[in-house]
Amino acid sequence: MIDRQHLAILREVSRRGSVTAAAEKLNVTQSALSHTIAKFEERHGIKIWMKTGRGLRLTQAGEYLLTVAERVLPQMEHAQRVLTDFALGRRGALRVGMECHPCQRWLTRIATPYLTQWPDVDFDVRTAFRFDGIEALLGYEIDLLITPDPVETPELLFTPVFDYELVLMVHEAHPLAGQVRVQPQDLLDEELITVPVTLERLDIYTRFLVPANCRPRQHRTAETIDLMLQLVCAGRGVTVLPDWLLQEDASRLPIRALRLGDSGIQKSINLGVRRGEETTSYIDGFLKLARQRER
Amino acid sequence: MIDRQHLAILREVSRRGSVTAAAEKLNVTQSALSHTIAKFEERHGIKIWMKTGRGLRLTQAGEYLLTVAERVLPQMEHAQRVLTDFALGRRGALRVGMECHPCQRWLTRIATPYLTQWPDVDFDVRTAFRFDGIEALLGYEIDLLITPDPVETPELLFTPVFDYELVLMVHEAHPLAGQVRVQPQDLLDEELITVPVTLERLDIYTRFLVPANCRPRQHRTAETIDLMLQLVCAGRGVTVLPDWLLQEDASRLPIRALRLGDSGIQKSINLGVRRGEETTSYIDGFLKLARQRER
DNA sequence: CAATCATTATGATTCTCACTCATGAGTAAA
DNA sequence: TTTACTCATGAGTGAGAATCATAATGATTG
Repeated sequence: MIDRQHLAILREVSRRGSVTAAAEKLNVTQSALSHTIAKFEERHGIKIWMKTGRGLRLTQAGEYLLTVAERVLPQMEHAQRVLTDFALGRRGALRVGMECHPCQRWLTRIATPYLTQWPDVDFDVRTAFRFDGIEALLGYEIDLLITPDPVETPELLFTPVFDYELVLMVHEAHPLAGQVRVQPQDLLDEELITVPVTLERLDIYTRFLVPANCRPRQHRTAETIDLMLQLVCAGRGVTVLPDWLLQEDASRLPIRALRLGDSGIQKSINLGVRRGEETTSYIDGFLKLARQRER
Repeated sequence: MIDRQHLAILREVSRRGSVTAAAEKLNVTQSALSHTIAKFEERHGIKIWMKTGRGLRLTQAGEYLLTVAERVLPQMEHAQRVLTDFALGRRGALRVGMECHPCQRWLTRIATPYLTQWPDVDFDVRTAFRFDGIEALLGYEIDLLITPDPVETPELLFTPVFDYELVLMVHEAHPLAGQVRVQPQDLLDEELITVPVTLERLDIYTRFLVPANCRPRQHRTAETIDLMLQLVCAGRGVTVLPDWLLQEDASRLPIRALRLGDSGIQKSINLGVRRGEETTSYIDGFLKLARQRER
């Protein structure tokens, strides 16, 4: 079998012009190289080089093998460097899973500096998983999960990055607009707009409506946050979103934010990683950036 | 260092889905593979795979290394096959040296079937050497020499392929045209055209003129046989060429061929190879073809 | 033309490291 | 549970790779 070693010897001998010099470079004795090639020749029934005078001359087979070496060795050496990058955590693929639809813009603000800081890291964002984000993280579909619903397990580690409150968004002309807070009963006659996930994953149900055994008059879904806000602006329903959305681009929209219940629904966005990987430098780098710009 | 072996293991494990199966295919124990990769991981400070359930999952580094394996291993395997071709003599480079200018056309007739018969052999023809053809053969500049002047040595082996006679070519209107043979003195007043080589390598000198201590009135050279014939046709001089040239394309030219001296200059074309290489199959193949079509 | 130098080849010896064996530990299937 | 199958791991062994010493051979030099 042709081995990396044989190719390396051949290339080095060709470069330095002698077995002795090549041996020195490769940190073995001249004898070792001589033996190695002699054995190779014997195994393959072919001459690689011949002694001519005090030097060597490559045979045709040797010349050929040299071209192979010149082509293949650089590939392996590059792989070697990439592997070192992996070892130092400089390189990898950070597949980010998003379970928090409104966080898209926040993520964008993190991603920009991250990409320049870790140029060799593949960065990928996914929002659709086979099951939920936790499963995706456990199943190595993703490497980092952005979620408002952390589930501490022995395998996963979550770190909160910022807190927020879920509020009811209504049009400023809406009957409820004058209130500071709403109760579950207030929604009985409303059309509720949410992102398209199962009801068990909607806090407005699990922590607000269901405990009070209330349901909205109607429930519809919208794909994007923008669409949801537009629908609310058009008076086509009410929705539940993080409070900070109004403090940003939506601040000039004709929308009012109302607290849900007496104390509001308090949440926090968490970043989840597999336990043990939080020290991987390019993952740690992301966590650090996320903690810096909390919102 | 990344070694062929590591890549092979990774690829086989990926193909068969388990270390155990891969080990069987690679003719080692499962333990060996496990140890090998463990050592590799330790050396590089990196995980290649992780145990999950009863199977394995490649890490990112492992996935990367797998792509390297899929790319590099086929190259080495191809090199392996080529090397086998070399060993079996199916492949090589046949660098043919020509010391016989008029043989060009003869060589072409050999080359055509040869190229189809030995598709993997590089075929190259050289006519210019640093010194002479023998030196080129000894110095591995060429692998086969076509020459009318063989020099038997312990290192070289010559086989004659066909005999011919060197004749004087004159225009049919030339004063000598009526004779059957010419003597050295007949050339004293002629312009002699030869190929551009040293006089010692021209039989017309060494075997005809010099022994009789004669010289032509003038001596000029021409690069190609065609040009030499054209010059003779134009009555611009006489030349010395193999007799069979007239039996071919030159047969309808206004040229007469005269014997040189009483018994003529008899020659034969020889193929020379380095002793020991005559059994190399692609060289032997050429010799066989050459002997078949003698002219 | 010796004498010296510089190169590769080769035989004998040493020793490393890759492999095997035996077994443990974890997981999935029965 | 039990069984079956997987990979991991520690200890021991042997093949083969490296070394050392030296021969052989060709170049260089005074």
